[in-house]
Amino acid sequence: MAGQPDALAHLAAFADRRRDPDAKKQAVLQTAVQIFIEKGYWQTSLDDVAKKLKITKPALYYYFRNKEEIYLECYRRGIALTQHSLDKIRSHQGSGLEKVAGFIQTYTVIVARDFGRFLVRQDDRELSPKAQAEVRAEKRKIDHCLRSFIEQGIADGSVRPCNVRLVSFSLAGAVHSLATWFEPGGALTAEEVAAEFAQTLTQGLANRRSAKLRIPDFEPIQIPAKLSHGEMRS
Amino acid sequence: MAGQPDALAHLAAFADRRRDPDAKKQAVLQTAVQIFIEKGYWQTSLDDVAKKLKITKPALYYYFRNKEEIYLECYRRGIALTQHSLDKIRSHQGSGLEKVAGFIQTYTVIVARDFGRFLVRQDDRELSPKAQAEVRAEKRKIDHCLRSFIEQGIADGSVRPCNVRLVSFSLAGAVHSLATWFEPGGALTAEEVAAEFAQTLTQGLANRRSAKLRIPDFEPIQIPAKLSHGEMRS
Amino acid sequence: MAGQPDALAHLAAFADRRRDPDAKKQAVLQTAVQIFIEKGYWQTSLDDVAKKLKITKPALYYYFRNKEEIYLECYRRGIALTQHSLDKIRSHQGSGLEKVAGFIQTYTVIVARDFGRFLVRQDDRELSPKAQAEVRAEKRKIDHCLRSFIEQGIADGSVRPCNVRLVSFSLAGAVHSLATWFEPGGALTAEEVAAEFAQTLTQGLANRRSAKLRIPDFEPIQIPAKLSHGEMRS
Amino acid sequence: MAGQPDALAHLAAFADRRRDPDAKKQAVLQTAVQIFIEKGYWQTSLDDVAKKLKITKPALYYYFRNKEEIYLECYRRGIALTQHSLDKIRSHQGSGLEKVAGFIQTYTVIVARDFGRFLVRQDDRELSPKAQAEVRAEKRKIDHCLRSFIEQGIADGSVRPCNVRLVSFSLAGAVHSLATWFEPGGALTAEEVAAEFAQTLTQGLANRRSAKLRIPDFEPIQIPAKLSHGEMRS
DNA sequence: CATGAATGAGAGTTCATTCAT
DNA sequence: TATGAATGAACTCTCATTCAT
Repeated sequence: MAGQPDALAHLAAFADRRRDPDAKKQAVLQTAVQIFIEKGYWQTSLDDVAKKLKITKPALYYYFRNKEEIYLECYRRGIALTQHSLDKIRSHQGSGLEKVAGFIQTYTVIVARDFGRFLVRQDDRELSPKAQAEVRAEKRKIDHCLRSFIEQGIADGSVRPCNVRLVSFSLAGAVHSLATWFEPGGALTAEEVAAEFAQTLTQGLANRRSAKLRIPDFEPIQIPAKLSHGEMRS
Repeated sequence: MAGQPDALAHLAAFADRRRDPDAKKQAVLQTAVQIFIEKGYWQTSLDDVAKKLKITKPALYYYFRNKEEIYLECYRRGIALTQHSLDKIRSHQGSGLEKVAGFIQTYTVIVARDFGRFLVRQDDRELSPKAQAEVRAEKRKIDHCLRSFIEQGIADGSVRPCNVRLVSFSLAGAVHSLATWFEPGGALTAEEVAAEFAQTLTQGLANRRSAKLRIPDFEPIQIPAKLSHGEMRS
Repeated sequence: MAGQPDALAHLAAFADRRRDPDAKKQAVLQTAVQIFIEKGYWQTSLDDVAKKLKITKPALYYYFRNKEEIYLECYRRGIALTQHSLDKIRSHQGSGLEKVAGFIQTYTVIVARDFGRFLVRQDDRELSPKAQAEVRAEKRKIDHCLRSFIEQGIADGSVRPCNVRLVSFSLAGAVHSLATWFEPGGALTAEEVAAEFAQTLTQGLANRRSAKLRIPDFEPIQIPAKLSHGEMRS
Repeated sequence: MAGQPDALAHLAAFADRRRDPDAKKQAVLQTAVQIFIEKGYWQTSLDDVAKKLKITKPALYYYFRNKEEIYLECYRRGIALTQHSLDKIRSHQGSGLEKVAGFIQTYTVIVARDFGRFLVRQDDRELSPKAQAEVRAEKRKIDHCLRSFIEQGIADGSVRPCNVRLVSFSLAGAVHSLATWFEPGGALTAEEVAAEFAQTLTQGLANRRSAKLRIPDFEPIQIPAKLSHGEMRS
């Protein structure tokens, strides 16, 4: 339901002087990521971000060391969101195939939303080597997670034997392509697309004997309020 | 075999004053696209390109009107390459599934190479509206082509009934993700990866009865020497 | 007396960080117009202007959108100056001939000074079409004003019947030529030249019976401190 | 009648390889001066000139050392044209007032044409000091010539006593203003305007007793075919 | 004679970033 | 805390000018 957090709500964060600084950081990120998605990171100037927030450019420097840190923080939020969801699926009791389906569904929803979209569209080449290393490690974790689901599926017979690495890659790639394509506010909601994706992509994966797949309902993801520098869920 | 054209060969194009100007244009594009891939378009300055070619920056303006035209021309080359290959597959006699497999294989090889990679990684949002329109029309053609293969497959029974739009999207997405991931000079050649991709991705698509798929051998793509303004194969 | 505002006074405007921004805008214009007059607009680089103000080039962009806006603003100032003076003469009670004389005198002084000089020497072809339209409309107003004075003079018998359009044109042309010729700091002050111009040019215009013309004393023009975008006296 | 030399005629000069080089120089100047007038010297690139002549940029360097020399040569042509006409008037037998009228008429026609217009509109500040000196000396001669006519008029009683310097300046200024204003191909021909100017401007100058002025008919000026480097009529 | 190709110098402009307040 | 002002570094692009052919 909640879906995209309201941009206006974020502007409000800057309305009062005294106010939760974390909320303001949030607001900056939320605004930034939307412009990044709309125009691309390099074509977005800090002035663009500041103007939309109705603050001044130097004010941004109070919350972030520089432009790259905003970029990185958006990236981190995207990753954290994903990790969050994966935790739920990991702990779910069910067949490997179910978990794979859950992964696809959850991940799709994330990728259709702001931070996930940014995560997937914006290349991590553009980060500094240090930041890149950090981010890639996290991305790899996500990939490994999906692979483990597939492997579990092969082990428990719900998934047809296959080249795990390649399949994992293909599934993720299919979902990623959504980031370019999906337009929020279009005919289908993110959840609807996600459900269809989960169905379709797992079809080819399922072992013949398996009946129609029941995808467990992983509730929608909440954006964690805080995520201070350096710290990151793993 | 040939694979990536040798960068040094292109440097040579500028060795003599008087020489095939098309070769020089080629050389600029080839060099530019490599740097674009390496560092991203926005982080690449024309000085970077010029320096690598051992010419001066304004010399580039002798061959291209501006930076965006270089960008666009790289894009066009990527698209033309793809269209080229699709033509071969379209005219191939075989089941829909075979064509899909052919598409995946061919497209994968292209996406693992310079211009294809650029095409897939660089967002077309960044082009001017006019250029964007041109490019998107071509991209849509490619997508439609893949869909028609799938539909043919469903019609001839080689492909399991499915949501064509979604499947087409997923297949393309899977291949695209390769652009980020594939490192030329790595353990696997582009062709090897392509073959594996074609096998794996079509597995889930094939109708049960179908025996192991025989993927026809579509010979490697040649980069067409010239590709003058405006002209483009469709 | 005051006459040309002191360039050094303007440099002072940038001495302090925090200071009347309008004063700084003023200072930029004053400095720019002087260099424009000295070397011509096209041979003047923004670096020239900045250097003379002892600031850096991009600082100029804090006050003006681009070079043309500086140009245009100088133009506007020249026009506003003229309009200002004309208002006084329009409201003056006296014969048409007296008003013509007043026009010549006042206009001459303006044309001998910075902004007026710039206005007259620099071609408005060089402005963007939009700016050109704006500026030409104002110029036409000035021309019409002079014509109305002449017509009044003919009506009240102080001016000999003549081709109004041509005479108006010639008078203005005569004054304009001063912009090229007059060197501030030369033997004659602008006011002296102006008085002589007013006498000489009206001599041929006066009806025979009229005794020696008494030119009313229109006090020297003050440069209005502010002249914000878009606003302009008419 | 002849009026503006035909631009197409000049293009023809470059049609054949072997051909009068002076004719080609002519053609360059004629074309250049037209573009200069249309867009201004600084906004005109040598490419513009070359393109209009359907030759290449470096070819211009065969005929002229650099851009400034083209500029200067246009200037020289304008001056030579004027000098040419003045010679005729100087040798004319008649009152001073008649000569003044003749000056105005002749000069007006010149100023309404290409080279004269350029001469008057384009500032000589833009020339190198050396060229400036040359040109200004010539301009001064023209001014002196007009003054001598006025003085002769005062001496022979045809002109009312006046401040010669100022009147001479005003007359010239009035004519100059035409350069900005006159549009060839408009309602009035240059000759018509010239006649009217001569009438109007001398009216105020004439002594009362003088009857309607008869302006002698100085035939239209021919553009001298050749005018090689450095040489100039005085 | 003329051209295609290339260059060097410089222009205007943008923008992340930093002070001083 | 937040801002107005300013900067430095970079970038794209233009253009007069010059070779080599």
